[in-house]
Amino acid sequence: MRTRQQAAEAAEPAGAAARPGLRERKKQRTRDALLHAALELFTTQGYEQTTVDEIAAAVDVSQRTFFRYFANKEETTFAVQDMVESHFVAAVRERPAHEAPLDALRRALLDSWDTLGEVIEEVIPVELHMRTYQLIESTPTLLAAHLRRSSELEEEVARVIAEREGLDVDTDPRPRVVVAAFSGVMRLTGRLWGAGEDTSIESMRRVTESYLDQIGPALAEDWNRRCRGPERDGSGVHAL
Amino acid sequence: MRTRQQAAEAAEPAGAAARPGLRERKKQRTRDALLHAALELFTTQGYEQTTVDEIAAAVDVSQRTFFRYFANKEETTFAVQDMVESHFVAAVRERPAHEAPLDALRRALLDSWDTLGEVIEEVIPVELHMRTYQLIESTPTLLAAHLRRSSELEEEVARVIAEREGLDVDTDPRPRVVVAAFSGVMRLTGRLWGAGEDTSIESMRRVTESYLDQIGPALAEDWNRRCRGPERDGSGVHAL
DNA sequence: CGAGATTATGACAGTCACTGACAGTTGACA
DNA sequence: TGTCAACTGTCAGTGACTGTCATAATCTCG
Repeated sequence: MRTRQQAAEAAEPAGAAARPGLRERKKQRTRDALLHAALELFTTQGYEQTTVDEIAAAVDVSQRTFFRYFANKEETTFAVQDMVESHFVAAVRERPAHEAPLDALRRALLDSWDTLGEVIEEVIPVELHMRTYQLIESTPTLLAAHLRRSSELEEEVARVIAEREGLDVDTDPRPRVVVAAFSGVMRLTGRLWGAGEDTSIESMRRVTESYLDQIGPALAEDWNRRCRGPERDGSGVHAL
Repeated sequence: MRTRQQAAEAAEPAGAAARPGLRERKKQRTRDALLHAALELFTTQGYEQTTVDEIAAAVDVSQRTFFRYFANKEETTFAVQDMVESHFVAAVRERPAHEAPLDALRRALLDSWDTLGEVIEEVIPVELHMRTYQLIESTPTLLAAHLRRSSELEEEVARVIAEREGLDVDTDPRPRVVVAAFSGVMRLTGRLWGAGEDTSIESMRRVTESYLDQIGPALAEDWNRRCRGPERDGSGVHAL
């Protein structure tokens, strides 16, 4: 029930790009319907409280069919997250090589958020995705899954960073270390944002920026004294 | 089948400290037996491949009884991990107030590992615990659970750090940020150690130290320039 | 257009983690 | 020794998955 298959159906005769057959379109429609129904049910009545049977029933397919589209309940929750993540990785890849790694990560993140809305809207309403994110943060099972996925993303990003800098991830620890530190802070902001009231992307951006700014000062020797020294403050951000 | 209840039973008449009744001892014995059997089965045939029925059968109790001792399969896997973590938190609490936060965390970690063996050995053989840790790292479900638990630990540690520094976690982002960065790197080392060959605590210590040493350089502006400062070399543990 | 090859789907059976309810045992304690 | 409370086993039930097989819907090609 979203833009994708509508556009696809409409553009079928015209566009030279893609014109999937009826079968494909039907499948896509079923998948979208399942996804939409699942997220809607999860966010309204809770993840654990929603059974797969319910989701299947809402779309009027058998339970077995649900499992043909999604390996498990969890997977539906992260379908959109997947897109968001590749969007971010792509943004990292596009950063000019001269930027310092931490800086590149930061900018890539903020950049990718500029166009986040459109990416999400391709599949589901942004607002539903935001609710889903909060659901993830507040549901132990989902949070666990999310963290594991994040650690995989970390590895991928570390490789991208290593490539940028012409290093070997297995030889030089720095790519993984920056990414680990960066990700640690990102997860932190994700948690805080999820716990807060304001569910806008704008709010998330503000929280993130201010926390990233704290990496330098936080790692500094002495918190009481004003931080000195250049390398101490990775990327020279002292704010707050 | 370990030291705890043996000691308890033996010391029963003498020690003024504790002399649990028969009932208590029996319970403890059952729990230990279940824990031991579970870990042994998990590490030999795999977590997913081991059913709760098998574990219960190995100890000759009903499945229902297993679930009276452990809320779920997962929980058995983290029983020892729990102790290790509180041991670490305790170590952080004991660090002198004048140490810089990141430094205190690092020292607490290494300190706590000095006595890690004894702590673990109270419940199960260290070697079994090491195998368990590798199992966690290599089993998606368990890894996810582990990461979630770690994030809870993070929050706890952040509060300890905040207290040390006389700050409010909800006002000053720095406690959470250091801990986030630190934890990010720790998780990284955990992963690398788990993937490696050497399963000794010593090896883990080496990997950890060298990676922690890289936080500063990794966050620095420019990786191409030689980073100054001692923390550069990281004791040459670059392999895999 | 129609027959046969593909492929999605439904119906059914089965496993496994987990939970609630109830009854039978067993250690605790007067 | 007998009563009470805590443990435990048995049984039944739910919900997430998985394998299998028959059916029905597309697709392909003559």
